[in-house]
Amino acid sequence: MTKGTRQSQLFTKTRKDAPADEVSKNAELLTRGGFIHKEMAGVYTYLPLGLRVLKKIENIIRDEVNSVGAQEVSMTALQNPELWKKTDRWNDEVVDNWFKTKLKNDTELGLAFSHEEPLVNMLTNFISSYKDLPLSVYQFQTKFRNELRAKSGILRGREFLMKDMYSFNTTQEDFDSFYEKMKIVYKNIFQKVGIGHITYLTFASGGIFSKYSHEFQTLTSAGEDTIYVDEATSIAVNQEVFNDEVLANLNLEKEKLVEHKAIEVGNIFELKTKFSKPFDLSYVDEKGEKHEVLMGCYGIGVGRLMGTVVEALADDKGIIWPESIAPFKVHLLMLGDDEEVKKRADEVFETLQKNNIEVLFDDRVGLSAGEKFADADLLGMPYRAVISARSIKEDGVEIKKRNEEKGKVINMEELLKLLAPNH
RNA sequence: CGGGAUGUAGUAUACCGGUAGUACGUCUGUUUUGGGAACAGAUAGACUGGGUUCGAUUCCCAGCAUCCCGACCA
Repeated sequence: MTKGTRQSQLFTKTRKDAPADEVSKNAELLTRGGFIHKEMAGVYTYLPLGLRVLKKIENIIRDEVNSVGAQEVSMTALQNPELWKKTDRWNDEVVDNWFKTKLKNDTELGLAFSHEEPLVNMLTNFISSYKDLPLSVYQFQTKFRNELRAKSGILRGREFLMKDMYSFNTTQEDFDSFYEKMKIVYKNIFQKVGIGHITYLTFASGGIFSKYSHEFQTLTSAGEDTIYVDEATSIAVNQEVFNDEVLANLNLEKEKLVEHKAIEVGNIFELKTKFSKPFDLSYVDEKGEKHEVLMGCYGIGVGRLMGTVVEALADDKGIIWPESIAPFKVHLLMLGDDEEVKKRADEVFETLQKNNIEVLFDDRVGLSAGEKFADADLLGMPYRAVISARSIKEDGVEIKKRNEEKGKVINMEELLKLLAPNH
């Protein structure tokens, strides 16, 4: 990613008014700031600023899942129905949110809503021995879901970027231990993205093979789910499985649980042999005996995660990005456009870039100070640095955190120290 | 998919069976410059199709789009 961008060169613009057809906070702020553009209901383009955020979240996830040895691929969005027929998931009665399309010769195709079938089918080419396992594979891929009702801006779209990952193990013990590792990986991801303090491992209905699935739910009023949080243990229970039996099972006391609205930012669950069986994904062990591979699945909606951060952390002036995923670390504002201010601001812009500090430079001329401040608040970079006649008089740069009321003037050396990467 | 609502400029709105006005925004220029500045000029609009009518943005029907509630979310 480029280190510095001049705002005068950025083709997107901020807007004072939210579009009439957006109600959710994330869509309103992201649209006003020029992070996203709505193509149609539930379908959004990511603009330069928004894409930087998305890529940063992607990289945080990538680093974390790489740490458990997962290997990245990029599978196709176009899907072969034959594979999905093997699991009966081409059936509209079973899966009702396919986007189905056709080749010119009328051959049916699907636009992927998930990737279990093609991945498992592909891996039968590569897995045959216990020596080939364990394995975990992931990708960042656009998913298409023909939702009956898209809503809440980028929290629930018809086309969205998802990190989906699948694990392959020989024994239940191996699977269990990997699954536990993934819980920690997920915890780390949400921590790094900046919502760890309001994100809870949540027990939810387990589907077919395990008693529970595990969701990662982030507290926000924009959430679609209701969860019951136990602060002491930092775990939660989804309303869908909230009953006495489950609570007893999890050793939770009903009186201590607090009800919250939350949004599901990730989920992990066990698949056992649901997909390995129909595709005959198997391996032979040391004795030459054949077994089906045990699978697990791990998802994170990347765009949804971005929207969740906006929902959870914004204030009435705009977005507040955590440093880890902010498009730029600092928003440098040039107030006034006399030669001295221009020269000084340019110097600071260059110096920050040379020191590997990501900077958005508001070098636009003719705007009032108020407009620039308002834009800086809306766009939500973690730091705001101001160059003006006033700061020059005090021989420094005025620096302020997005969430602070008042800034202070510091010299260049202190500024570089404050903004140094990995600090 | 069930229910509800709304479609006039980017936003908010006004009037009207005789082809639309205001404000904000946006753009250009000038003057400004520490919390969305002033002046001047400019820009831009009736969702689509059908019907009724001499004439429809206005009335009727259909479609489409968007939002909200619910269901769904493998």
